[in-house]
Amino acid sequence: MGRVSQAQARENRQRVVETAARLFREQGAQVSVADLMKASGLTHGAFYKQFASKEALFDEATAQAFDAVVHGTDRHHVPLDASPHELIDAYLSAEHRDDTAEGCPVAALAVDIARGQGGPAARDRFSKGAAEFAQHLATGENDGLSRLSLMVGALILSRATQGTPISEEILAAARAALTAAD
Amino acid sequence: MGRVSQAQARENRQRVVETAARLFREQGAQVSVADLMKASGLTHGAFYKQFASKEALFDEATAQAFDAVVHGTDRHHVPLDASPHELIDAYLSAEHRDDTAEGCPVAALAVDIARGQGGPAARDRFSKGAAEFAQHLATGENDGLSRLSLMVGALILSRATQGTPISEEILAAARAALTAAD
DNA sequence: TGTACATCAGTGAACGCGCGTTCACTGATGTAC
DNA sequence: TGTACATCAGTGAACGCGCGTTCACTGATGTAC
Repeated sequence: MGRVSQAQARENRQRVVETAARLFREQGAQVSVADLMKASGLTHGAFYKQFASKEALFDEATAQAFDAVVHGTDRHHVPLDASPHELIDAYLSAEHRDDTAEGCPVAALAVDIARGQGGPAARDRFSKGAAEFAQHLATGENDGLSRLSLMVGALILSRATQGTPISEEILAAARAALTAAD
Repeated sequence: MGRVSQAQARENRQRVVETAARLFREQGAQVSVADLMKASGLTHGAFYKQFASKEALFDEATAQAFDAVVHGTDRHHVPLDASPHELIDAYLSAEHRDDTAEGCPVAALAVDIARGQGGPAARDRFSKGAAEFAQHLATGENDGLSRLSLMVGALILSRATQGTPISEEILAAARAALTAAD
């Protein structure tokens, strides 16, 4: 294949970023460049025509994952415009637990970010995204940070215990705790 | 160096498991066998005299990390015999946040376990450890699962946002939420 | 208790493999006239 | 509008490197007598 139109190139680049936003959430920063490119329908040699490094892509993919939440592009797991009750039920659902790839980037990327994956841009975007989400969860007497912690913690633990009874119990307990406070 | 006494060999093996329990918590399952052995003061060739595979070590290290909590071997972050209030303050402290290596294995290993690192033994030990910790956190009207989720979520998020103001705010908000319920 | 020898924990070099990254090449696209 | 050519996104092979794992070797330990 020879040169490709500028529009096609931009489209290809965007597809790689979106694929990365899904695969990094699902499998972490250790996904290989070759896998990323294959999943985007390209050969891995093309990668460096579009990105300076794998870390640069991680930074962009982190931003993409958060932007997808705000714009509602991802499946349906974090419906920011729904009622608080609906948001909580969707967030703490088995569907969300089973779809890390298109799920909440705060829960999916927290440990990679904590371990220093990505550059400062990724860290900043993560903190900003977490703060915004917390603000969205705030109620009169609660600034949202403890509600965010509970929701993210429950989602992560339900994923880690998937296949055992306590996976569902964790989601139910968190739902109960959040709706009791209403 | 030639052969080493059985007692010395057992001691060396145990040291590798303890090193792995720290490094896997701190950096995840991707720590290399060579790094693990170097940090244990051995050459990497000796590894397979003691362990069947890196995955087998991950399983043992997971168990070791949980056992260290129960036996109080790790620094001081999860003092199970303290009062509920003291336990919460120690768990949600900056010291605990800054010492993943010897900190709570539920918070440190959840994402690695969720992503399928380690074998069934690691998954089972993790679920059992999480359930036991939740039971320890239970109060009259709460089975402990939502309190565990809140504590683990807050710790993970405070680590991911370290260096920004909300890292401390998350810990404080979670402390407040947990002590308000008393 | 002393001696002869088999055992095996640890060493260090090597294995094949996949990683992130680079590069010569291709040929359709974009542009200058 | 048509032609000539420079551009550059994508290809596929290659780079050095570190990974998990294997192996021939060493020599102190453990054991049989």
